[in-house]
Amino acid sequence: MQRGGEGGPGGGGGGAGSGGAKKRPTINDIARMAGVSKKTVSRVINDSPLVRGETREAVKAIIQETGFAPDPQARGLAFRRAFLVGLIYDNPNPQHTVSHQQGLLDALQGSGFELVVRPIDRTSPRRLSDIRSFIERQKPFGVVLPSPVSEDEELVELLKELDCRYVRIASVPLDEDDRMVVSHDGEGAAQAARHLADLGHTRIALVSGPPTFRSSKERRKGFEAGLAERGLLLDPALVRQAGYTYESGVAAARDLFALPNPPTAVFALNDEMAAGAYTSAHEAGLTIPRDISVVGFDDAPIASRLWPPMTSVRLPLRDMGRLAGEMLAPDLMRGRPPSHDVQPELIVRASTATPR
Amino acid sequence: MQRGGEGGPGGGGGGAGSGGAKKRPTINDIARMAGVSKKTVSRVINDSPLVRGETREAVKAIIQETGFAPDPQARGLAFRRAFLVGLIYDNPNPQHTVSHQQGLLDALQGSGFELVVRPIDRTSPRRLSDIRSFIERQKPFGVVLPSPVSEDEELVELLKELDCRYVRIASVPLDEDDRMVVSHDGEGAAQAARHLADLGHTRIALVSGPPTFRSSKERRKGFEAGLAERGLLLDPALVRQAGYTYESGVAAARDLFALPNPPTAVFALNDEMAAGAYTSAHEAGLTIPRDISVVGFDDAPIASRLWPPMTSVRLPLRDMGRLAGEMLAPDLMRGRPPSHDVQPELIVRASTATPR
DNA sequence: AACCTCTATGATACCGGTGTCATTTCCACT
DNA sequence: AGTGGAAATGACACCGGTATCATAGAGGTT
Repeated sequence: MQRGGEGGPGGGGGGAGSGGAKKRPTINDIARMAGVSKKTVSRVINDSPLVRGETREAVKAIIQETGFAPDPQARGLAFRRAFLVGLIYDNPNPQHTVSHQQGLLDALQGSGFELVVRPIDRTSPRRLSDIRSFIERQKPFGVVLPSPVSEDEELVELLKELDCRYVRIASVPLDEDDRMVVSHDGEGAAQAARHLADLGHTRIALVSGPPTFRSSKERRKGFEAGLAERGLLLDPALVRQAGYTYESGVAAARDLFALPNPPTAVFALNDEMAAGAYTSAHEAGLTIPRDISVVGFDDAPIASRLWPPMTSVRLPLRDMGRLAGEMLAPDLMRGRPPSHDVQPELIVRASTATPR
Repeated sequence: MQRGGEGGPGGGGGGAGSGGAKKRPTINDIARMAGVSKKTVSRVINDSPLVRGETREAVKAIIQETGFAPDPQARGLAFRRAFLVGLIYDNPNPQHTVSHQQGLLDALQGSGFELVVRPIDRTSPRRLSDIRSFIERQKPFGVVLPSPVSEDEELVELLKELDCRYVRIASVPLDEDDRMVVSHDGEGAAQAARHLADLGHTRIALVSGPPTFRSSKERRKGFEAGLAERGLLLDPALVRQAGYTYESGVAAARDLFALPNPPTAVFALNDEMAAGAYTSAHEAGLTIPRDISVVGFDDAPIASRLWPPMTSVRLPLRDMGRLAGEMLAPDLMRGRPPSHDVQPELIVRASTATPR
């Protein structure tokens, strides 16, 4: 399989039979068959109004018949824009990426755009030059930024400079920017707070996320607001800073459960940390929900697989991805501007109960 | 933001400042600056040996200086191959997709290739025409097929016909095909069998996967082989067919635990179903591992988050993705042909113990 | 010196589309 | 019938690279 000559992708595939493979028609073939110029075919492809109805139908018929589809590379070259949409993510929680990606693909389905995925490391200074080179070279039609990338103002600034369309997915409206999908995590956290308060809990602990994440700040703020609605105040002694990871959740909860006057309920700002609280509860010999109620956030698959099944705040991640995709191409979504907001929902399962 | 004229991607991005945006240099600029023809620059880009060392260095210096990078679209158009690699997956287990994707991205890192993701539905007859149109239009350099897509012979046949390079990821060598990453799931299952047998279990149940999946067949076969090594036979009365899902695992295990003479250990062919067994054990009042030992397969994150932490067979999913990516571009991997095989490894945690 | 071969380079066509602008066609109105 | 203006169409350059093939030099042979 060694190639002698110059580089490039070159070479053939895995199979053998390079039989009578009739080549795909190009725009020139269509033009010839329709008896018009290639430019007219181009107009038909691009839905230009400057084509007589009759001509349009004739060309369309031939396109249909031959199964012609324009070459995205050639089109992209001429347009100076690729028929690609980028998903730029940094992955504290793979579950989010999967779901967002799935939703985004739902939206792109049949649109002729392909999804290219670009993980970045938010702590690396190289991320900016990486993305710059990606955008400049590939010229994607647009990109989607789930949190926490959506909060990276330097990156957003870069995208503006590069004149690259983007949609941000975040827990709270950011800036005066209009292209966003907002999940209002604060409201979800407030639901969790009200739920626990209504069950009669007063000593409620909080396992917080990294302070640099907007989602963490927002969830915490919403949680405090929810408690306030019920006349409760978050006790600083019952707050632990963690890092959105399982291990950090284990450590934080372990610490809380060892308190002389331990909490009767714990709200963890994501399911990973809540799962950590389950582990610490087991280690400490506490039974959920008899001795300690636990609420998570995200309603990831693990929430329903733990025992007892965990109460958690559900985020419609897939919908969020889909909405982001739809917002990228508003011109295609004739008329109705897609909604910008989604609402979290508390899923009550068996990990929460009245305190003893 | 409404555009009046013809269609296409067009339009600008979100930002304002379209200031002194100096355009990226093209191959023509480089040629002019270096005082050579564009073809010579092209030769340098593609590492052609037909360039005098002196000329090469001069051109390279200018490329370095200007930060020139060739346009993938133009290059792709001329090569009739896109600088894209496809990941075609069908997703019984999102965890696999994430990990494979990550590994594949590891391999593609810095190669100039972008990863485009294409989910398909293995039960849909449209999948073939979908993929055909994807390949014909985008002309990806190659594609990676994780299982169960890798077992879709119709699809593989199509790829051969389209002369599209591919690498399959599967649990067992398929056909006489040479471009594969093989994980030898059977050996992993055998390790699980030996582990349980060595603990003293004899009434060992099996929660099997969908019979159409090679991985399921392979794991089961390996498990039986492992038992045989220890002089044990799989009791057909202790085998339940399930569907690789959590719910099906719950149902299968519930059934097993209700048996008059229930098993003392369960091996589930993936972690999702094993998590289901945990749930059924809880429902039945059985304590793991005292009353029942449980072993899963995949070592997904959930394995270590369940209580007690679950013994499971680990698959190096990320490595598999990386290897697949490296195998796609053997020309770039000067010399050393990448290895085709990876080995599963049993991770022993706290869900397995000597039977009472 | 003439001839040959091999290496290095460039001129030009081409990949498959779109943009620009000139030209033709159509139709309403004098 | 003649005319003006808008609608419809096409010729041709161009997007930014690569392939082909011709050609200029370098070095060796007779």
